Amino acid sequence: MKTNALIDFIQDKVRLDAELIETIHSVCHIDSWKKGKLLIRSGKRARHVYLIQKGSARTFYYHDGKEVTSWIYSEGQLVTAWSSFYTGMISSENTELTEDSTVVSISFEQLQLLYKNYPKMQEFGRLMVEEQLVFIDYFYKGFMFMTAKEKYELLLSYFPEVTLRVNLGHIASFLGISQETLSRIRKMPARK
Amino acid sequence: MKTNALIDFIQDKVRLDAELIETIHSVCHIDSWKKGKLLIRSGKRARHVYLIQKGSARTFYYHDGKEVTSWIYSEGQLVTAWSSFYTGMISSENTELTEDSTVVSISFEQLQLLYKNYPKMQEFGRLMVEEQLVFIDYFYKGFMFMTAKEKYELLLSYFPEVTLRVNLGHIASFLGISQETLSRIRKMPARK
DNA sequence: TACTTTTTATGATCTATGTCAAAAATAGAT
DNA sequence: ATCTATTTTTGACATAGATCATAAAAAGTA
Repeated sequence: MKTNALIDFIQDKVRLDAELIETIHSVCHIDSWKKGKLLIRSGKRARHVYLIQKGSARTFYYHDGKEVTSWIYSEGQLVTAWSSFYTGMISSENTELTEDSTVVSISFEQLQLLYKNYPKMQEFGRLMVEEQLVFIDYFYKGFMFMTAKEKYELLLSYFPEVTLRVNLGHIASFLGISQETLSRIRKMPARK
Repeated sequence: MKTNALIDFIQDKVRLDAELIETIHSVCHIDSWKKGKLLIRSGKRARHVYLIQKGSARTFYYHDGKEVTSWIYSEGQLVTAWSSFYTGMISSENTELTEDSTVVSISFEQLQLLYKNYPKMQEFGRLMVEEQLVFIDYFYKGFMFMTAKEKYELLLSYFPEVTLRVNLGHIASFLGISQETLSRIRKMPARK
């Protein structure tokens, strides 16, 4: 039976039969790209969602002329400019690979077809977004009252490797702190 | 044909036939409660989702012994302690009415049954969460780099009446700023 | 109307983190 | 290996907003 990281990801939430697996297979693509590859550009619609099979990525936008990382992603996670993907409006974010990576992609249209034709996929769609919401909510809510150091440690606990592999500046802007402050935090003795 | 605010809310996303409307009707309740009524208590599971037909509500938790408002809700919006509702884990948040209110409620179990038996409802469930995600993402992302005043003005532009009706302290903690700072902001000349 | 409680305002500090500038370290390229 | 560009570190200084303390105002209550 055929498989790939995306199918594993879906099966983590709902059970798929052989026919549906075959169908998903036929509508998604696997590609390898170099670090720095822009999967989605701001000003365009996000027409695909990507699952990172190997490597890492980030979404970012510009604020006062400076890049701000809005989220980081690693192996086994779905990436796209979500608000554009869901609403169909143009994206205010860019999505970029932060390492040489292998990703599985599926288009918005194909995903909608799967939702329409397979109740299991509709259910998967709901469960996936529910999970995203809970996670995002947890993170941002935490960030609200944490010191720079606490935020950094929260991130480290959730994305230990990526946090260390990705540029300091990207991580700093994701945490909403300056590069200099993060550099100083890293020099401090760990754990308060 | 029977109707209520919850059914209107659902029909805003998907078309319902008469039989499904009747079914939804039979599984939800309409109640009126006084200001201060706790719909969900932290430490318990959030077993219902509520639609505010009239009035307003907020979710809050405790941080360093102080109440922190995590979100405010007004007429036409769904309220619950979402992460508990979705995951089934106990809630870290309380949900409280901030004015005398009328709310429509439906239980988690009934909602799951609707999802299971009606593809339209499964689709509604997905679309509703997608919308929530986009909105929350927009807000928190904005908050990250805004000054206290900018955050307050963003909130005002989205929830003009509630922001003024609800306690200053609730609003301040929602914005992640101190009560004193918000009081000072309100005294400043508007719009930068 | 008087009394109590809750909410909002104001003044005086204090501090974490931002900003600017420049050096040091690291990674890439030829 | 050498040169160049990028990333990270370090220092000096500035500031938004926190905290603490108290007063004023508003809302409930009898």
